[in-house]
Amino acid sequence: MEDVAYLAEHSELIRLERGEQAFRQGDPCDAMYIVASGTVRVVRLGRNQREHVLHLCVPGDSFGEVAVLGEMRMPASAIAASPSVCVKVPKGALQSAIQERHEFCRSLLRSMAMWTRHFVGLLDDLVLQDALGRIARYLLDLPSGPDGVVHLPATKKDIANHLHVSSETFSRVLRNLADEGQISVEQNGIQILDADALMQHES
Amino acid sequence: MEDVAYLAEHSELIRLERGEQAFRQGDPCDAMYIVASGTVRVVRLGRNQREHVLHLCVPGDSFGEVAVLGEMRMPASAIAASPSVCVKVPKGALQSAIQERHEFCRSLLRSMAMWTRHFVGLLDDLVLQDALGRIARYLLDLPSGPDGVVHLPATKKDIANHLHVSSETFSRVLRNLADEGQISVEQNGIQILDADALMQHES
DNA sequence: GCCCAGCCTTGATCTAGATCAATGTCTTGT
DNA sequence: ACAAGACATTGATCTAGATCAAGGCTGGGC
Repeated sequence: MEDVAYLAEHSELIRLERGEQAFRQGDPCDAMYIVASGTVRVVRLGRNQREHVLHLCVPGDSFGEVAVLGEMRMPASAIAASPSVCVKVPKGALQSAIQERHEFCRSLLRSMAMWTRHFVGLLDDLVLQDALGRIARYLLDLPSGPDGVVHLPATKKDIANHLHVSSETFSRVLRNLADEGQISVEQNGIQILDADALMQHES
Repeated sequence: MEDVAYLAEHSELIRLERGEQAFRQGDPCDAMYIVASGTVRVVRLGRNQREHVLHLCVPGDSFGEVAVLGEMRMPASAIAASPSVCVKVPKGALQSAIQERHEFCRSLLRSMAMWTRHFVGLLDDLVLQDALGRIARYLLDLPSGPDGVVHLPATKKDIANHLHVSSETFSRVLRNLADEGQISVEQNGIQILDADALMQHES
């Protein structure tokens, strides 16, 4: 935890308006970021102007660390999906923390392993599951409020893209689930009515 | 490099027959492996008996390290696709190398970042590219012999699965590419005749 | 307030690629 | 050498989900 104090000392807070970019795919990397409030879309763009939302970062999530640790250019762009505040930890501070503090280095190693694990999860979600399965899983994994209402961290469009379904399909699937009484779509989120039934759709 | 010597001292060689498993998905992890010869399929299985080849490991590639570093159960199974020899580095040896040697720890951190990067590549291959694009990219990325002939590291079936296309589609795409004179399918590999044209299919 | 642009929903159509089927061709074990 | 099974190729069909199209809804700027 003294690691955190050290890093905090060398970090700064940045504020992003909706649509503003922390960095662009291909930029040399100069820092990693931690979301303090708001939501940040981490987006990968292919040529032919298609794009894919790799991650929707909510408060507590970090992004850009892979590029810093791997000494590579930014592999994706980071765009605020809503007005956001982030902690910007400069590359130099992170690197010297790694260099100086063996314990910090080890804990990063562990968290990188979890990152890789996470991507493997996304990967076989894409490969082994259909649209309904991915959506059901996503809803179940979302942190839910005390009343069982989950709050969607971004527009349905972005979430659909992240799950690799068109927004039309996303809309239709939610409709069907609602018709079957497994969820109910409220104005500010989604109420999960039958988690067991939702789980049946997975895999 | 003295790190390597230390690890080698605590490692053993194992031999796998075709079809034999180094470990199964869900096993507690006890070691990481490095392929010395042969090919090892790292396979993720979903329920409903579908499976996905996450990685086809050729000599020099390692597998299982993510589980060791993350202190988790094996997230996939490892099955020899051909008779293989692997170096088995026990969990304990790896962990004490990490604990004792800060420099080793840092270099692992860098290589884990590359791993993550690799998976992001797979991910947007799946999402942003069609079957032809993925296959073209795969062929171009394969290490080619001096004569420009690339050797396929496993059966077409396994490669097709890894690229997330059916083996039928894989077959048809190769056929089309051959008909257009961009590749030629030899008995022991594929001759790339027009790399530029192949690149056009990407993204 | 009113307008505009971007979201969301619903319906109709289209298509890449899966699946099914049939046949041919290697391997591998006995 | 032979049989049995896996692998590979090719053609015919099917389908999940994309894309196209058309309104309705909403929130931010003037």
